[in-house]
Amino acid sequence: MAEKVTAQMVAERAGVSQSAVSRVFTPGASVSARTEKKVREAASALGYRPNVLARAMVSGRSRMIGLVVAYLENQFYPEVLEKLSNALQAEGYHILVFMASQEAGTLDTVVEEILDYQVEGIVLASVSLSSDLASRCQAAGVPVVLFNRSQDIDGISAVTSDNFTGAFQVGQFLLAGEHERIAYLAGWEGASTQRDRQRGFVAALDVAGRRLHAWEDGRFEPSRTADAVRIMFDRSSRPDAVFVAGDQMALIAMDVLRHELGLSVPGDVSVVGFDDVPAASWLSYRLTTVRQQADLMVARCVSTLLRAIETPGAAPERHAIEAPLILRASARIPQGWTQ
Amino acid sequence: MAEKVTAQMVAERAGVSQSAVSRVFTPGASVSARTEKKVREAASALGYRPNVLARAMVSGRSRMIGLVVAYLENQFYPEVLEKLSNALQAEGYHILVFMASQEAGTLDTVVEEILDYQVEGIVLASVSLSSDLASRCQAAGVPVVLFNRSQDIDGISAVTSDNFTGAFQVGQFLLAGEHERIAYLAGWEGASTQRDRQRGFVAALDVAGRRLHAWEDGRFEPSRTADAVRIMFDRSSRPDAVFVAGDQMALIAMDVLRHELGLSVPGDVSVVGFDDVPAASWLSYRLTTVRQQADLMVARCVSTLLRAIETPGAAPERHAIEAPLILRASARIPQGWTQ
DNA sequence: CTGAAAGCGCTAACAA
DNA sequence: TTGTTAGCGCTTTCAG
Repeated sequence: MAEKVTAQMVAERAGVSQSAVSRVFTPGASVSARTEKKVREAASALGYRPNVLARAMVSGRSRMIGLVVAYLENQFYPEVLEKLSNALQAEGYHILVFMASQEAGTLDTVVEEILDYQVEGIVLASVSLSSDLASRCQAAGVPVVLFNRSQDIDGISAVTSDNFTGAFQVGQFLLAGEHERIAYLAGWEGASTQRDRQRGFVAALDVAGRRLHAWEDGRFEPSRTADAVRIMFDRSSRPDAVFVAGDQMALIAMDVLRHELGLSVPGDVSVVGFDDVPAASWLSYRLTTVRQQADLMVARCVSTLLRAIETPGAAPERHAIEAPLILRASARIPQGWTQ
Repeated sequence: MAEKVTAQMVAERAGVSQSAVSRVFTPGASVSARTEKKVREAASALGYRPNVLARAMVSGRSRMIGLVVAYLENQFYPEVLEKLSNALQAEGYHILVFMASQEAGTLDTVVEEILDYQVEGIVLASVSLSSDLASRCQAAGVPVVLFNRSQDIDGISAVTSDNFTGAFQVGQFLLAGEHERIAYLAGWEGASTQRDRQRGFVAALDVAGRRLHAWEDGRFEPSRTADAVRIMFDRSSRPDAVFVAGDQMALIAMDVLRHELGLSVPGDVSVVGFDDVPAASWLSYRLTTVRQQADLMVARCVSTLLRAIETPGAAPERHAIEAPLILRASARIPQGWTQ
C-alpha cells in the first residue's frame, strides 16, 4: 500500500511552498499561471487529490449532507434519494445516509450521530423532529430541511407537495364521478402529509355537503392496509370509491379488492392514490393518483438547503409543490372532466 | 449559533487535561473512575460530542464506507441499502452514497471522489470496476467489495447470489413442468449476474439435451423489456415458458403478456423471475422466482468488508449465497415437485 | 503572487 | 493513571 500523497509532497516536487499547492486547488485563489502549471504537473504525476476531511477541519466545510430516511420500501423514497444525491453531487456535496427506525427515540440518536460528522446540512425525509432536537441543530449551526413532512418549528424549512390541494382535487373528482359512498383510507396519523391529505379531501366533500362514508387507517403498512380494506368492505353498504393516502397502500388495496374480495376496479369501486410511484403506471394497476413531483421537490430542497448553508441567518422556507391528479384507469372518469 | 464545544473546553471545566477527555471517549483507554465521572459531567453539561472528522484525521479511521449504486429503480437495491446501512450503523460506520450513471467514465470519477473522503472501505453495488481503478483503491489501502457482481480482479472481494445454481434450478423446474418451448429473457450483457444466470439456465437445458427456443435481451430496462417480449411472442410458435433474468423485467413481461397480448400466465405461458423483489409477491403477480437473500448477502458483505479493514493484508473473499426457488403462481408446478 | 506560521479538534506516544 | 508534546493534511492570515 503506497504512501498517502500529501500537498507537502507535491510542493516539494514542484519546488513551491505547500500553500501554493493549496491555492491551486482552491477555486478563487490567486496563483500565477507558471506556479499553477508546475503544481498541476507534480500533482498528477504523484496522483495527488486533496483530503476532504483535512480541508473540512480548517475550513469548516465538510461537503457532506446528512440524510435521514425511514421507509425505503415506499418506492417514492429511492427515487428521491437518487435525485437528491445527483443534485447534490452536482454541487459538490455528498450524502451521508442514516436510517431511522420509526421509533421516536431513535431519531434523536441518529441526528446526534449526524452532527458528529460535521455535516453542513441535514435533510429529514418522512420523519419529524422534536423541537428540542431542532434547536440542537440550530445551535450547531446546521440547517435542517424537512422533506415530505412539515412542521411549525422555528427555523426549520420544509418542502412538501401541496397535499391539501392535491387531495381536494381528488374529492372533487370523485364527487363529479357521482360516487355515492366515498371512503378514505388513511396513512399513519402522525404524519403531516397524511393529515393534510385527509383535510383536503374532507374539505372537498364538505363543500358539497357530503361526508366520508367510511374511514380506516392503514398506517402506511402493508398488512395493516389489507386488514383495513377488508374491514371497510365487509359491510352491507360498501364504498363505491376510496381515496387512499399513499400509492403503496392503494396498490395493495386494489389487489385485495380484486383478487380477494372479487370486486372490479373501477367497475364496483373507484380507487385513487397519492404519490405516483413507478408501479402505479404498471398495466396491472393503471392507478389514478396524485403525483408528487419528485424533481421539483428535490430541486427546491437543494436550493433551500444551499441557501441556508450560504446565508447562516436566512429565514426558514416552506414550500408546497403543486401535485397534479394523474388520470389512469382505476377510477371512473366523470363525463367531460378536464385536467 | 453557539460555539462549537471542543474537548479542550470540557477539559477546562472538568479540571483535567484535554487528553484525559479524549481517553474517556476512547473505548479501550485507561481512565480512573473519578476522572471519567468529572469528564462525563462536564461533557454532558456542555453538550460535548467528539468530532468524527478530527478523530479521523489523526487515527486514520473515518468511520465511513462509500457506497456506489446505479439502479435504485430496481427494488432490490433500496432493500439492500437499507439493510446495509443498518448493519454498518450497528458497527459504528455510516454510508456515504455515490450515484453512478451507467456510463463507464462516470464510475472512475465517482470512485476518486469517494477516496477523497477518506472512506475506510467501498461497496460497489451492481457496477463493475476497471482493474486500473481497483489498483488505485489498493494503493490507497481502501478495501473494495463488489455486491451482486463479481469480477476476477486481484484483491477485490465479491458477494453475489449463487446465480448459476439458482438459474440451473429454474431450468430443471421448467423442464419438469413439461414445457416445450422454453425461452430466456436476458438482462444487460455486461453484468456478471446476467451471464451466470444465463449459463446456469442453459446448462440445465443442456443436461436434458434441450436448447433455448427463443432469446431476447431486455437490458434490465423497462421499455426495452416490453419490446423484447413483443418480439419474442410475435411468431408462430411462441414460447410456453420464459425465464426472465430479473424480477423488474419479469413483472413487466407478465403485464405485457396478459394485458397487451391477451395471454394467460401461467395458462399459456409460465414466467419465472430472479430477485424476489417485494412486488413479486403482490396478488396481481404472484411471481415464481429465485430469491436473492438480501440479509445473508448484506451480512457477508459487511463481514468481508470489516475483515479487510481490520486485516490490511487479508486475501479477497468471493461469496456466492444460496438462491432458492420460490414457488408462487406464475408458472405451472410439476406434479410432485418438491423443494 | 508567494512563503512562513499558526492552528482546526483530536489521538498517540512519551514521560512523569 | 495522567499530562505534555507532537503532529494528521489542509486553509488562512500575515509579511514580504
